[in-house]
Amino acid sequence: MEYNFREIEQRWQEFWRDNDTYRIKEDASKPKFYVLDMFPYPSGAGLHVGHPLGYIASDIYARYKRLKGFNVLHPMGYDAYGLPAEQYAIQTGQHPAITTQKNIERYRSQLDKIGFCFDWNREVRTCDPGYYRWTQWAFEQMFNSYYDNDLNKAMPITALIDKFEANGSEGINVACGEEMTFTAEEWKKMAKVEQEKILLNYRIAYLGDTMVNWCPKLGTVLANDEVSEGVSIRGGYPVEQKVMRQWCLRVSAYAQRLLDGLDNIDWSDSLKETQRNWIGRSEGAEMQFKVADSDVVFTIFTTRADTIFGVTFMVLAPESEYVNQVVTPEQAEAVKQYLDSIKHRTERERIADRKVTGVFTGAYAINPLNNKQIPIYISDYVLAGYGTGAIMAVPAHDSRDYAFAKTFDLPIIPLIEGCDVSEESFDAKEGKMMNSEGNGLNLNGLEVKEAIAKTKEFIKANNLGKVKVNYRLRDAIFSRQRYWGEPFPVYYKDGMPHILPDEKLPLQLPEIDKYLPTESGEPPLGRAKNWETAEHYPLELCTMPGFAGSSAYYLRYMDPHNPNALVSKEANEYWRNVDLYVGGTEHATGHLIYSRFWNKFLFDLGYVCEDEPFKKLVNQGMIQGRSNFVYRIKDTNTFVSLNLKGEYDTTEIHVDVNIVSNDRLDIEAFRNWSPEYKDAEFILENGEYVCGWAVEKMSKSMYNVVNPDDIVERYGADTLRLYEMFLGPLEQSKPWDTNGIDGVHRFIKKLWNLFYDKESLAVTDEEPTAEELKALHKLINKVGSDIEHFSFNTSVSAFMICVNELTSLKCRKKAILKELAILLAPFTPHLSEELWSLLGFEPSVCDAPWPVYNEEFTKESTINYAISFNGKMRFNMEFAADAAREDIEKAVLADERSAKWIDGKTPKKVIVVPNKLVNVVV
RNA sequence: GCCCGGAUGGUGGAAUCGGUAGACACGAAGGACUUAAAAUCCUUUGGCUAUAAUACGGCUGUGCGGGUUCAAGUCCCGCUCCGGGUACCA
Repeated sequence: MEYNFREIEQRWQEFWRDNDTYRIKEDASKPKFYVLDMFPYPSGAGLHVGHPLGYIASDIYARYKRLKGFNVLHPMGYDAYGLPAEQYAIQTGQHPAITTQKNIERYRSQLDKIGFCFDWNREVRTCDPGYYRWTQWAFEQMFNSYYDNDLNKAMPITALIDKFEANGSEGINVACGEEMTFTAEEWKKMAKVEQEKILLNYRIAYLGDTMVNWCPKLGTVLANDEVSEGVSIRGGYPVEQKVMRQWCLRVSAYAQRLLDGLDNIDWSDSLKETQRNWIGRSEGAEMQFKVADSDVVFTIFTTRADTIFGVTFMVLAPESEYVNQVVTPEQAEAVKQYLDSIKHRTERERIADRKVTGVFTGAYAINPLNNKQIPIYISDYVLAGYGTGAIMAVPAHDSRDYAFAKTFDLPIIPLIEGCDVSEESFDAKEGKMMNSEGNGLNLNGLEVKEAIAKTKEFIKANNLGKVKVNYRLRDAIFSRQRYWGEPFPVYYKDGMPHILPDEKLPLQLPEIDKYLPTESGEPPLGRAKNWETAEHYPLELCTMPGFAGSSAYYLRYMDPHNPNALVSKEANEYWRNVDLYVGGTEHATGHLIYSRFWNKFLFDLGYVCEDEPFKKLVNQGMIQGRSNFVYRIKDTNTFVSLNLKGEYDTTEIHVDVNIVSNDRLDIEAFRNWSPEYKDAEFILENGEYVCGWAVEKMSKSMYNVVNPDDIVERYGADTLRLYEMFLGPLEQSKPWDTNGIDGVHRFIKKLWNLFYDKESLAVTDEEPTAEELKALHKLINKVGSDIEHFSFNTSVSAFMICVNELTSLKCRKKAILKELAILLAPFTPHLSEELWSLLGFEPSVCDAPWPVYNEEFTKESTINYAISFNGKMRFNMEFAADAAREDIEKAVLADERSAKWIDGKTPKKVIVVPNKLVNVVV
């Protein structure tokens, strides 16, 4: 019988669906295991062959764990809100909900064809009101909370109000926007609106005026992780800096916990490192500088307190609040001109031409350690958003300050013995200090590290400043001036935001006529009719960003239909957190930070029982495209084969990889591909047209997109699954190359032929031989440990080796084949089900017990030793597995082949590596 | 610039602790079966090279240059190139 994958796969997919094989319930009698994939954004292009890579890997793992006796939660859903659907809506007027629904259906049918064990009963969609009700709920919780730095956790805002009532701002240590001081009396006397305004300064979800990334082309603000190199990640449009009033999440309050948490989770080092850099902890000091002839005192942040004697100027960020306080009348005009000139530069321009620019304020600061007056400048190389927006410049030991000093001809004072600052600054934190003495502090002769510590002590003791830890991590901007996202459950009364009462939730996304901003520049929701409460208070016009819906979806899968809570306590305590999360690294500084923050916040309030959401994380590599080229001779319609093109003047043209096989062009298909090539002529080599190739991003415009549906159609889902794993290590990026898929397909056919001899099932009940058991148990051992280590490519090889051995042993024994079917079940579930039932077992193989490895069967009686002389391998010898070391040594030296290599000398040493080799040192 | 990865045949990739480099595949070449093709099976396949023949022969070989070691793809030092992240973060 032929291996008919179409019939087999369809039949078992129906069986699984009809029997709810993958429906999972909480079951206290079994250990739980939660395997999660990063849910996809359902884009219009559908899945290409790269998308399922991670899903296949996690599916293998999930199925393996199930076979090992775990109750495995393996859900899937859709990250359904997002810009592309909305951009499409703007162009076509098509409601994003409709396109999204269509795309989801397409995704679903593509996913179904691959045979995943998802529990679709638990599907979530972020755009579903039953789902985003809980996104809105979480926002409400954040609005009603503040972060207590002493307790190191989020607390209800009512606890803060109690403190204000009792002692005002006295003695509070909480995360906030700006430091505020008021007494209990003052607090009580304030109008309600006044109090609300103050509370906004402390809420974890707060409305704040912050410098944002404004993207005029998209008409929205973007979070830091949505911007790269001055352009938006989606669309690549320029982004400018602008102060706007926006919803923000106080992620920064969690900076230290997000950092510390990394030590207790099993993620790759590189990913942890990326998050550490993104959080960007830096220990330093804040110091106060007085402005000469003025009452103004300003604060700077530095990690190099030791370089205080090398300060030759100060720099303020252009947006710094100090600017207006210090500028002298003489310099006012120059400063104004400078500020105007940089306002019009986009972020991108600023980065592109990294020119040193700046202007003198006319004012001088006084160095508290030597009383010297130093000029104060304004420059855009100092950022308003980091530290205090003001720095002390030490040109000798900071390259940016150095560039500025050279441009504005300011003095450079070296502070480290032996350093040469004539050409560039000396930035390293090493060496002995010099030129560093004044006002009771002497750092000369100290190592840099000692000097930093000593200076910190000194400024603390003398009230010149304080030790301070800064983080690069900013609060997340949470508003988007867009339509296709979760509406905020917020209305405004007297200009202050309030949360809608519970019975009004979820606040559903309204219909609008056009998906564009209003005439007056309001976000699209400004077009919605009656977008207000019953009392005619206006509702928030912004919607939430993409990461809102994806931050807690893994919790919803635990209890997806619960109308009363994001997740019930029981469900949460059973599933706890994700044991294995599989997804790409591109979310390192976005989703994976926000999710951790969101989870920690819910943990603080007692809604979830684990502090970290994802215990182990595996990053699958990107599947790149492998493009093919044909070479057209200029100004003709003649194409020349790759190795002959040197003789002609040619243009390289992308050709659809689906009409190329093994880099040989299907000429007929090419002529039909486009009318332009209908009459194409070819110059062939050896009767074939050979295409060139290159590795590029998989994209339509490169004609290198391979659709998994086509592969399934041609080879079957099991072959696709196996081949995706066989392609290389999971974590590694690699190009998709359909050449080679025949190898795995052949393997499956070989396996099939162990069951079928021509037309009849040829399985026997004979007892397996030692040799057969050995082949099987080697495989059990290998596949088990490979799956545990996510080394799926080598397990596929192991299967091939085993089946080759069994084929040459002509082994058709049920006892062996049964176990083989189970071992293969995670990889080729359809085939395994089929084989399992062919052997006469009841379905489903999904619930069979994973075979137990027995070492006895794989033990060798003799072991082949490599014999080497001075490390050079020369010949092999067989020894009994339990041969004594001395006997092996003696036998090697006595062997006639050794004489040649020993060459009459006395061996200095003989090294015996058990079970491997013997090395004789002559 | 900084941080993190990586480099192994014509190709994808194996090599758990430093211990016979190239497993397993693809491709290629040759052969069997076939009227033919497809499918299937068998042999060879890193490079150079020896011998009249036989071969279980020799040399060389994991980006480059050094080093440690009885032994290095693997460890150390210095480079080159490629990929990813990040970027005036004081």
